[in-house]
Amino acid sequence: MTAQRRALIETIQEATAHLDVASLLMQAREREPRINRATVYRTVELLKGLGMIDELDLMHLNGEKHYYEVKTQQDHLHLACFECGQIIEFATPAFERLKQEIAAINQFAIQVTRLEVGGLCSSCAAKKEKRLQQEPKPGPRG
Amino acid sequence: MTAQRRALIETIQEATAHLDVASLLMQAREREPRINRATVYRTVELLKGLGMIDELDLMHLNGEKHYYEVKTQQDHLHLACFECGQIIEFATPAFERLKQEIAAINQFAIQVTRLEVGGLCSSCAAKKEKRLQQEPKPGPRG
DNA sequence: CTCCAGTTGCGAATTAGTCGCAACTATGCA
DNA sequence: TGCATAGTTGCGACTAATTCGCAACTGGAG
Repeated sequence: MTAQRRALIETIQEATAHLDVASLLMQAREREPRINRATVYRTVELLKGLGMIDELDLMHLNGEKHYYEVKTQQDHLHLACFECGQIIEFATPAFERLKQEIAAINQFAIQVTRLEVGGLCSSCAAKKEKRLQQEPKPGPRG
Repeated sequence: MTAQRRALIETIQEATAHLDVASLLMQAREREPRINRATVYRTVELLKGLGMIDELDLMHLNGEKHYYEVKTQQDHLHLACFECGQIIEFATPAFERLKQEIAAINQFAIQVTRLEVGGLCSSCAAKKEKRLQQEPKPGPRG
């Protein structure tokens, strides 16, 4: 257990938002300045393998980077709004049941699951609805 | 509708495996040699927006690339075996119900969903089981 | 046949992630 | 308390995936 790993683990655990490698590096450097980008990649890979963190894509709303969060007892899924970029987390027993069904029917030993949903959050859907009512004819020419 | 787009759409529709951009480009070039890599990226982005294809990561088993497949009526999920790399597709009404629950509870207008599961397929899990029985002491030195 | 909005090819730029290797350090042990 | 060393790190160059600007091209409407 090195100072670098400690700093990275603490940073992920105490993070309030989903962190990509770049922000994880910046924030971890506030605790321990001697951290290199490569170490972040290696540590994140390690923690994934140990099942301590989960990797997310968040529907690639902001480029191709990956995000990391501590793995909790109950898996949750991520709803990403294509309009405002908001990320909503959501957990439900139905998801746990689905996982059990997947494992049972396919005889598959599940280690990680990643369920991401893209669409419009309620307020963005409402805004879009309103816009359509106001301009009923977007038509062939804008 | 250009020749390039036609070739790309046909290639995806008739594909038997999940295609990444590189293989999509190669296969589409057999129909229409004048296709550029950038066009593949742009077309894939277009088709995603139109809801004609889905984008997959397949748990990044083979690097960071993305895979594409035609969107079918019923969403299916992908099981990726970390050991042998096999991809299993699976659809179940439980997934459709889960999606409805997600949409209802969060008032979220779902446009795409991506459920990927990583773990061990039945045969790889069996092999691993066997290996553990034969070498009960992997111990500190391999 | 002409026109032009939209599409494409090209090649360079950007971004995310990986690698090899020498230097360093946490930890177990004398 | 110091030594040995397995494992970790920093560095910087590298690879792979993707994006971009712009000039040339083209499908299809008129």
